[in-house]
Amino acid sequence: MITKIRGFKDILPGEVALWQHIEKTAADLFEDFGFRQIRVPLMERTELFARSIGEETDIVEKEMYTFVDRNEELLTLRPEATASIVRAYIEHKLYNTEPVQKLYTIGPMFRRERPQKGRYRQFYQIDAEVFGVDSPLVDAQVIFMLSTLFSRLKVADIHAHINSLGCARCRPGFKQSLLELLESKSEMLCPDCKRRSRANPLRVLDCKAEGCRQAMTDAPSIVDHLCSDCREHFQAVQKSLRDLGVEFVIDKRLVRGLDYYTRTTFEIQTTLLGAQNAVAGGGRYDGLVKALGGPDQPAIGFAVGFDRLAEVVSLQAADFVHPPHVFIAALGPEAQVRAARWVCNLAVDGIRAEMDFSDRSLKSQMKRADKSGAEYVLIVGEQEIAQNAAMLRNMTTHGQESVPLSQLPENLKSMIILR
RNA sequence: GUGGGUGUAGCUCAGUUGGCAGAGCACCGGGUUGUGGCCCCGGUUGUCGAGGGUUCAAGCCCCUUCACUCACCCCA
Repeated sequence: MITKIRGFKDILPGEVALWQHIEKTAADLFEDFGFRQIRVPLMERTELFARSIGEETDIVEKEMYTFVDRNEELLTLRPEATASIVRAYIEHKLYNTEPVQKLYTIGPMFRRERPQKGRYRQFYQIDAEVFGVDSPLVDAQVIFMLSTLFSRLKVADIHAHINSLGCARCRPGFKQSLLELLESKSEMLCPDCKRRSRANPLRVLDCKAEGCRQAMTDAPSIVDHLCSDCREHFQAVQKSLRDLGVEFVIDKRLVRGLDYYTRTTFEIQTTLLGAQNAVAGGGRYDGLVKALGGPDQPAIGFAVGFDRLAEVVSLQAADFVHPPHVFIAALGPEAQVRAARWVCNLAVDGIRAEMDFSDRSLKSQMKRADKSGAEYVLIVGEQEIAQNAAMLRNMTTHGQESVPLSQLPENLKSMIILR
């Protein structure tokens, strides 16, 4: 047997209905907020991700699906969507017609990590980005939109965490004082954090090891080191969130793993997913557009982990099955032929009709009809054909009535549509 | 990449000290002519994850390997 590759998954028909429901809810909501859908390639030049996500990050260093194309170009299956959207924004000069662009996209991403609950090597994200606005009101609006998405999907157990990472002016100073502290306490740190001290010092703040926690008790807080602009910005985000009635907590340990983030970062967490508690995350990335060769435009965006969201939403156990409107039990070759024709006639008018092509006993066809969940069963056999009238049985009321064959399937359509 | 757990029927799982591979559910058929659900009767379903070893004999013991899963790292 040939099986799917590790960390990949099939989304079976029963699940697809749920996925479409989530997709539609998100798309409708985002469109109401003025976002427009963009579709970008699944593959890009490796350089795009290396430059935007950061050469030193785990994603770029060891988690990307990268290969050499026949013309010796290095290509990568996208590990996230933001870089591609920024590339498209620049490449098509979208800022020329309208600098403020609100874009969203939905699709698969690829990261070669060890799979676990809520984490796949091909995973799906709903991604939204706003270009060209640096107002803190937009930060709050984006978080509000995200929290509305969760309430529309009836996901209760979620918490918004926010933080600020400062900007190119104030972050270096903070990083420096943090580095000095890490240097002085380096013997207390776990091996991972000794490594992190170099690669990503902010991460040490988030370590769970006892020694590291102690070493970090008097660590400087990013929020205290923000420059006045960043501090005002962060204050304004909080004020606006309160205005909008969005509950949140300030999480000083919320340090995102991608290099491009500046100022506001946020995450939506849930306790329903085990260790993978983040179901959405994002933040501001004011320097990225320029760094990738575009104009100096600010931007903010987020990604929703679709697989994780689907898992949480499915816990609310909605019923997404679509039973046929009518099941046709056809007995004998002549009835089978007619039934097959009706099924097609009904389908083009949007009425789902199902039949049993094996011409089995009425009893077994009734069993199948029952299992299909169809409300009506149309029974057609030699007798009915001889009498020019089929039996229409209502499976819930158990009532049966005779329907002249000459009026089928038009009659059936009106009867089913009426009820 | 590191560590733990689990692999037996379509699904959920039993399987004793090594001795003919099992149950429930599902599926199929029947319970007097062509009427579903509930009930009753009967039937089908297996590379015991794969490969090797020990043994008269392996689902069970040993080695190797793969997959799934949870956690770490990291992240949506």
